[in-house]
Amino acid sequence: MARRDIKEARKDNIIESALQIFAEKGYTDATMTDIAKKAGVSTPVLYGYFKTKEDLLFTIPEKLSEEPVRTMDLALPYFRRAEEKIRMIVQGYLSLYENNPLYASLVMLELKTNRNFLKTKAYITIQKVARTLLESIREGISDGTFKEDTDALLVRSMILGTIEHICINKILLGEPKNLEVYIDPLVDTILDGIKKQSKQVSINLSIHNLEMSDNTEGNSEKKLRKKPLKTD
Amino acid sequence: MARRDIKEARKDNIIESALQIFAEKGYTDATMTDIAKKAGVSTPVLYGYFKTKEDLLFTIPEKLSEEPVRTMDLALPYFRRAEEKIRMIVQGYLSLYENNPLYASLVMLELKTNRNFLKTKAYITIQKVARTLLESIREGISDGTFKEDTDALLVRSMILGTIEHICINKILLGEPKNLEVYIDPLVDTILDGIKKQSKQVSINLSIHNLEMSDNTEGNSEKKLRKKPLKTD
Amino acid sequence: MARRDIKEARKDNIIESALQIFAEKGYTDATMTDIAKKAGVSTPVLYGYFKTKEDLLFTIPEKLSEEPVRTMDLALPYFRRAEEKIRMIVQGYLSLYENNPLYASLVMLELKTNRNFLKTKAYITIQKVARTLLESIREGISDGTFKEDTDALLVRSMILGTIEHICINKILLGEPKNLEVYIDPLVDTILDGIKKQSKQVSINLSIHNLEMSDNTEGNSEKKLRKKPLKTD
Amino acid sequence: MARRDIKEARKDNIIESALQIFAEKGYTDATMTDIAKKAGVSTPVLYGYFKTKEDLLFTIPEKLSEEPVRTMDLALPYFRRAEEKIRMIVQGYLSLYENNPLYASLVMLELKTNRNFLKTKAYITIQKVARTLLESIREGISDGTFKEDTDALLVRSMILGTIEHICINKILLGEPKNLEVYIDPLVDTILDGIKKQSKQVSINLSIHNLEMSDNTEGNSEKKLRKKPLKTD
DNA sequence: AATGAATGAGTTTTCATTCAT
DNA sequence: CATGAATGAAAACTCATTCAT
Repeated sequence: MARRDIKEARKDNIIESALQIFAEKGYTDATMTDIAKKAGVSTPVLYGYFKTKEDLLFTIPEKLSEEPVRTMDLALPYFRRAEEKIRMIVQGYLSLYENNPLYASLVMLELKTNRNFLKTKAYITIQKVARTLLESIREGISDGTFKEDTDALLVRSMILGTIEHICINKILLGEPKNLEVYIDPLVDTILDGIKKQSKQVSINLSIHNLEMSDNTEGNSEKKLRKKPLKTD
Repeated sequence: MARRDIKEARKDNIIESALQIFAEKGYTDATMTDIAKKAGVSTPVLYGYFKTKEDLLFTIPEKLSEEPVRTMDLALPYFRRAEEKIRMIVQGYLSLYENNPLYASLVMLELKTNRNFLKTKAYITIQKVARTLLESIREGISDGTFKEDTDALLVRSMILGTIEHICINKILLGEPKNLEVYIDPLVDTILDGIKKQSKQVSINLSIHNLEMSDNTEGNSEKKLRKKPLKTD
Repeated sequence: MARRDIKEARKDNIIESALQIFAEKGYTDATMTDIAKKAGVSTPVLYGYFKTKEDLLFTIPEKLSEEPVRTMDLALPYFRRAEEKIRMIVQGYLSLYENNPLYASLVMLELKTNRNFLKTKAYITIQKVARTLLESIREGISDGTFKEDTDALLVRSMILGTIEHICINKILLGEPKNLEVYIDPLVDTILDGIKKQSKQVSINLSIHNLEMSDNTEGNSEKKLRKKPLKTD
Repeated sequence: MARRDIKEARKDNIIESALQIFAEKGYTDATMTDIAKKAGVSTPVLYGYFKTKEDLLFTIPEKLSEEPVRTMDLALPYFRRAEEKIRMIVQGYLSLYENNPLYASLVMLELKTNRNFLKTKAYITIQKVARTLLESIREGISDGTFKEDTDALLVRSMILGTIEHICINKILLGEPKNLEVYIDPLVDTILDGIKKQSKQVSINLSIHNLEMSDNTEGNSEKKLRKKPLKTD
């Protein structure tokens, strides 16, 4: 038992070290020796835990995505409406990347563009969230929240693409500093574009109750105005 | 004249070969010898035209983006309204990537994530379009087309992020087959989310003429429905 | 202990092999593979011990000069008179080069003319002896042994220049066969040129006792006559 | 005739350019293209005049030593006494190196240590002076000026070795600034070491004419004291 | 079980030298 | 004849991966 735990701890340590090195130097420029040094072990030890350098690379998201994905899975049932689910998933992504900048770096710069990553167990895990997102969008269409001619796949691409684009900007250009302020503006804008009655309603409501409807969206956008994407 | 032309032709040939090899194997796995072979020259010839392997890599977008960017620059003044400009730029991107899949591959998989690319002449050229896009969005805000609390940078990230996400899906997963069908759905959805009166108008109209207003947007979405994003 | 010794032994082996190869082919024409082969190891092993080819080159004198310089340092205090010290140093140089023809070759043909060698740890070590030589000459001037208008730096250049010239002749032309026979003639001739009273005394004496004074120097020169510099 | 002259001029131009490049970068690091550029011709032109890079290297001393050697040959008969000849030759060397620092650099750093240089026509030319120097020394021995047990070859090594040592110091360490001030101190010191009666004579003379005799040597040494070899 | 040490395999890059124009 | 262009040959250096201890 202790034996098993020690091994597990050491593996985690290696994974953490690898994450740091990969994020810092990039997969290609990072060496196994770099990682071993950072982990405080000898290089051959790495091969006791991972078949190859690439195997080590792919184990990082497997490990790190496990818990967030599980959390999301557990939380999701508590959200009923499609919009809430979508917002919750966006929040999940952006919080994760915000709180794990090294992991964000790895995902955006190394994994997203790696053909072999697609065959990976980690990819499948991560894909589950993307599938849930897709299903949520489709739910919204089915239940009449979103326009029936909405292209769910396109909408998902919009959501994920925007998240990724903002993240890469943060990583490579340093802007925006904070990711989570984008949760609402992002979701609001996209959903506004596909919601059946949101606008109509808000408009109709707004005639009589402009404050409230404006507040709903205005809040998030005010937050945003304070920290806009300065990157150019 | 012939001398200059021949050199230029050979350089183009090398660039084309490099594009193919880089797109096929990725920058890291591609070797200068691979490229030389494909170009039908000896390896040292490459160094007569390009300082380093990375220089060769970065020359590809410099070369290939020049003409599309110029074209866009020339065409843009003919579009007056912000929405038209934005649509035009999106079309420019998607057509370029559609018609140059290898180039799309290079941009999405190798350049977008390359820190050194940011210091590149080609990056600046490409950035010009992104800046124009941003300005167009801001114009739309200024002239009252878009809601005044729109975050222009976020909207740009949405547009570019979506384009990139779709492109990467096409490259890595083979779906969607066609990029250009997304021009309208993409623009429509995003603009719908930020337009001030579009919906209201369509609502007003829709009361009396629901068909028509629906048709306006519906058309593009019908196109889309025929070729939805199957990727999952 | 054994581990450390083995490493040290292997390093020495590489240094020895490098010395042989460098002396035989010259630094430029020698390849790391040549050296590795001679040492019976693979080429990358060299890089485990030495950062670069030049680093390996410069480590040779560092290693080989250490002991002779230390020996000289230890022996020097036993010599009181400037002349004795000078003679001792000359003997040190010539014996070293005599007994280590490969090292002599390296020093004379590769290191002496290498600008980077001047920034080297080994150079500083070696320089210590040259400085001691200079100090000895100055001592001789101070204590009245040598003429007070003697240019100590010139004298040192004469001593070292002569040693080097003779060594290069031996290396490139094969003559003289033996270096150590030059210790006395060299020192005697130069010191004769700068000694204050030796000659005057000998002159005064020589008027009455020419034989003796001649004998004094004649002895050493007789040694020399038996093995003169045939090189031409 | 003009044709011939033009070719000759171009050859000289190339040689001059090669000298500059070789002196600046060293033989190994210099490229034929460097030289061609400096000479304002295309690289293949070099091969019209010189078989190989090494051939070009060896042609430089052939060209540049020709005139000084001839001059020396012409001047030498005017000097009768061995000492005068020797002094004249030393002066020839030091003046040449003083006035042609690039050539000095080439000789000291590239040629002196090049095994192939020994088989060269230029080497033979240069060697003539060394032989004359040797003969002069022997003359001095024969005519009783120098002690009969003087090792002429050693003395020559002393003279040439000192010259070379001082030159290398100047080239690599920047000191001494001026070479020609060493002509007299060098010759005087060495000859003092081998002259039979030099000291006696100078002493005898000094009794009656101290000024003059002192001046002879003193001047040069005073000069020297003002600009001593600072290099250490 | 862990590691110091070694290496096979490969890559970018350089340059003297030679053609074809 | 001059040259722009090309290349064969090589060489330093790297690193993921594996043994022998």
